[in-house]
Amino acid sequence: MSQSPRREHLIDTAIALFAERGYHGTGIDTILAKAGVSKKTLYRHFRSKEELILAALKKYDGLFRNDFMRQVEARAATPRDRLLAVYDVAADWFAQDNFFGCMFINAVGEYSAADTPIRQVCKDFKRQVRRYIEDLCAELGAENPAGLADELAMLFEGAIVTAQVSDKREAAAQIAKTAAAALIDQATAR
Amino acid sequence: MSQSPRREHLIDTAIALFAERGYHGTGIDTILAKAGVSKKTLYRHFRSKEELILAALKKYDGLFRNDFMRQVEARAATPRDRLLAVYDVAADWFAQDNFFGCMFINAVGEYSAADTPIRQVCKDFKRQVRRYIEDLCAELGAENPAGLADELAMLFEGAIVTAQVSDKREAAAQIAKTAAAALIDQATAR
DNA sequence: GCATAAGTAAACAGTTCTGTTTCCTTTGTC
DNA sequence: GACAAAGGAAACAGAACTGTTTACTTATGC
Repeated sequence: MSQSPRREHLIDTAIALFAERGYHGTGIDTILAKAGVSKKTLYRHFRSKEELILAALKKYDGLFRNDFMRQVEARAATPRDRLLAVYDVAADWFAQDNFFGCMFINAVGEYSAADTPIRQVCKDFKRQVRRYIEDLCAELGAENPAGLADELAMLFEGAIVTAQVSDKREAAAQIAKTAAAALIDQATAR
Repeated sequence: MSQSPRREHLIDTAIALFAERGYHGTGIDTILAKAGVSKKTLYRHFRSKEELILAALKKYDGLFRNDFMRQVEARAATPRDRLLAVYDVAADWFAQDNFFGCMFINAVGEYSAADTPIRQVCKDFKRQVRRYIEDLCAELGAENPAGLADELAMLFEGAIVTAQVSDKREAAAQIAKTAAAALIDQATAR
């Protein structure tokens, strides 16, 4: 019942290459060479490059969010501490040498046409991340969980982009964390 | 002494197309067709596509920052009001139908190799934007202007990305403005 | 007005890209 | 062990890409 192992390996390879070189910047042949898989196999599992991109984004969506939430929950127990831990986990992410920004942000940068499947997956990912933050804000007992979540999610996006473009990546996560703490305090003051 | 008008027109056309379709996604021929310029002319003014990309980013850097600062200063007079006006000007920007996110963020998404000319231009742009915000924070008399500027600039980046990926673009600027007001208040409380 | 620079249009070269097809080999299953 | 599905390697097609070249035309400056 599990997916074909070659198919998964192809997707994993595609994720790594798309993240590093972009989507238009990564050719099918490059993926095949790195994966050690023949072109025939690729086109048995995917109808087109775009389908592979979609499969890569969808798989990464699940992997990333699951891993991220796991780490947040392992680091802190209370809602407030977990909201702050989000930025500590982000700091670890930014510090990885294979950090090239957010795959979904990078994807919408290359595919601007509205309502395409690729943009939909990106939008869903961002919505789910924001939703996770909102749930924590609700547990926290914030007066306006949705409003606080909007702000904290926006800081998260800003931290990703800042880490991607600047050289001091650690600083980006710390700045976001400091700002987040201030916003959380303000939103929970009675 | 002014630059060749054809050269400028070529750059302007390239800016529009790179913003909408991305850098790898925009072919030389597409730019030439839209600009109504022959290939020979392009290669007289630019040695390669990458040089055209660099020229486009550098020109847009100047145009955007000049226009942005002008609008902020036209909207508000005090440092505090101007810091908040940044997000109102951003709201107008997001509302344009030719808004496709930030050209520089999109560029670093496609060109990940460190210390390349393209990334350098993007980094410089972001540094200058942050610097403008820091100057306003200093005028404001914030206790830690650099720290506040880091946070406000990060909210700005987050708003851009959120407006780019989500459908409700106006909301993105408003969220950032609300958060910015809270951070400014906290940074100026004595 | 004449030389020079700059422009167009189009062919061309060479590469790279997505996707297909052919031929042969491996692998797994009954 | 036979047979069917899957995979590998490589050629191939057709398009798109960057960049060059040729032949001819238009401006422009002295």
